[in-house]
Amino acid sequence: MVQDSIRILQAQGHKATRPRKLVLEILEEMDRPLSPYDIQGVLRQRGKYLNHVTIYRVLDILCSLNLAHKMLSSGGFVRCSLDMAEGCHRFMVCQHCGAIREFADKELCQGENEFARNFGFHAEHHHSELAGLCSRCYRK
Amino acid sequence: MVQDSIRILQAQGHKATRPRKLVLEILEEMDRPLSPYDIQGVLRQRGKYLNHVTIYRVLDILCSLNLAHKMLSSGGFVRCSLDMAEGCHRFMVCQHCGAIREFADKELCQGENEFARNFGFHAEHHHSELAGLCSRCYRK
DNA sequence: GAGCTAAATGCAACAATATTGCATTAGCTC
DNA sequence: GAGCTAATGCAATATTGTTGCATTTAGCTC
Ligand SMILES: [Mn+2]
Ligand SMILES: [Mn+2]
Ligand SMILES: [Zn+2]
Ligand SMILES: [Zn+2]
Repeated sequence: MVQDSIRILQAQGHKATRPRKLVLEILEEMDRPLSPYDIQGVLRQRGKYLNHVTIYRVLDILCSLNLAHKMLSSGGFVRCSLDMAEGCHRFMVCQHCGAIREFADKELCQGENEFARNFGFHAEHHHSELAGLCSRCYRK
Repeated sequence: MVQDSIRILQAQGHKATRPRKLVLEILEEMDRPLSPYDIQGVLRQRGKYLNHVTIYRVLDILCSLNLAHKMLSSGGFVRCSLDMAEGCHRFMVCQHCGAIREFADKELCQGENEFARNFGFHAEHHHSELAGLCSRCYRK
């Protein structure tokens, strides 16, 4: 829910502004990776306006609080669908329909961390995207 | 070695051209993620010139053959330091010095695949980047 | 080595994405 | 509601990525 995210924003000392609510609404509603300009376009269609710089800045904050994530393969942004503090968040990306599914698994993180440790590398967080086919697209 | 990559290119029906050799040389030598424009800049310093479109096209081919990879977090390109067909390639990225270390682990891939399968998702390949500190930077 | 041809390059123009500084506006606290 | 500070909008600019087309060149044939 957008309201929850807004509360988290405020708890961190950020203001509950119109642009922030609008961006959160769009991300929640569209449910696929959107670029800042995509978001601006959707809003424009609805007769609302936000400067793209503002959208970038909103997304920066949302990502810093893990309320949204930047998909690295596409550059688009999605709303986080998991609880914060569930460890690092991973994504399944359907190559056919573009659908995103977020998941988390502590064992995977642990496995990666251990592997890295053997190289003397101390991992702080992970970003992982699986490309493939979602169940619906696979059936074809 | 650059020569090895060139041979692979030719085996796939691509020509061994000057731009391709130059890009491979720079990637090998610099050993950190470089954007196409970075590569152009390094070459320019050495009195050589490549159009940026050419560099993009060379990198496209190298990536399609897994001779290079695009780092998703930074957008830069690195030369692949592993054998092809060793499974999917993962990266440790030092947040302090920017160093990249590539690795592969079949068990991690398998773990991710199984996890995804439980959601009905059929993964084809993975892209994974671990952010943290390399051994050298960690010691400080 | 000269000639041929498909592949690759360079160029120009453009599109998309991202950042900065500064004047103005609007949440929030009191 | 007034005041203060964070946030927004705007303008300008930087960076990154793409397309179509004319020209060049690598690799092949002779
Ligand atoms: Mn998340
Ligand atoms: Mn590799
Ligand atoms: Zn799908
Ligand atoms: Zn380091």
